[in-house]
Amino acid sequence: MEGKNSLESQLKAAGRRMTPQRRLILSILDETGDHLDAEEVYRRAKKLNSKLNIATVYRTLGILKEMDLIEQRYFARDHSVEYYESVNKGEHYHFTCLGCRKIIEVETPKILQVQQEFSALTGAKFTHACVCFEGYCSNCVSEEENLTL
Amino acid sequence: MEGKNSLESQLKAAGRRMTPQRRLILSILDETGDHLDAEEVYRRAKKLNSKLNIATVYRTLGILKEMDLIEQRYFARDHSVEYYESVNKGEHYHFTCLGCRKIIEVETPKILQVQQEFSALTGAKFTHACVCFEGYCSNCVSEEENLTL
DNA sequence: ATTGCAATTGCGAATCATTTGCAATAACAT
DNA sequence: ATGTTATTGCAAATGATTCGCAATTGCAAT
Repeated sequence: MEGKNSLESQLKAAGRRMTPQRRLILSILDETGDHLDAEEVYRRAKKLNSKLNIATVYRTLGILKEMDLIEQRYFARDHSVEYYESVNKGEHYHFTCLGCRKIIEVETPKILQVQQEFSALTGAKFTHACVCFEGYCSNCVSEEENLTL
Repeated sequence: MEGKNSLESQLKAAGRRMTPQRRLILSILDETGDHLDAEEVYRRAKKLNSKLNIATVYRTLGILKEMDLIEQRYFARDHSVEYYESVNKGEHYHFTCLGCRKIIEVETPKILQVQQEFSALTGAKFTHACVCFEGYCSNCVSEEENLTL
């Protein structure tokens, strides 16, 4: 478990600087358990630094993404729901209930298996898999049936 | 295999009308083997009807999506590459090579298995899975290694 | 065939998220 | 302490998508 020192040196290694703005944005991403989009990161950060500009948030998120410190994830099929999360959360996928909007984490080794099989077969190398599921959770299935019948 | 009659009646059943513009857009979607985004549909359709407006394309695509006649798919992780395809293409996923931009179709039953397992476990019902892979194809792996080393 | 009404179109303007240019500021290697 | 250069804040630009509205047109009923 490495602290901000390592992050700062990672930034420097990439020819970048550590600034109060970046520290602030990073602390928000680190400490939240929620799923934040750029706007929400901005909203929260602005409370602590009212001068902060949203362009800085976008730029910072872009840099972190480029450095593979965060990932951009999507929940919904139409990708209308988007957020950033720290990469060290581990492999997991999301099921979004169209009824109650609840998000359920899906754990499975099968996605990785697909990648391994495909790699073995074709020699390709995966850098990323984007997976999101939609449907109705057990609570909402019955309601949805009422609607569609 | 049903022709435009069935489509037209589907439209009518939804309280909608068949128009030359819609017929045009539909024929483009039906006949192409390519992956088209809204802009490209517009570009092609405009050649045949120069009066056509892009708002009409967006509206038509929206209606077709709503009627589950087409699906919006995404290729790239950042969802920058998007296209529409007819739903009756069957289950398949895409691997995008970041080197040469080639798109390779990935066939696997495992994604469906994940859904079945999750359904069995939680009682949820899936309506959709959005899956896209990124990486380097066998031809590009070596080049990419040169870059990152 | 004609008519009437509601759905649809084309147009331009509005919107929304994201990006960019630039001058001022600030980080950090020396 | 200083100079170089990355970064910031701001405002304006962008690009994709949506919207309001008046004119048009599909189509069901006559």
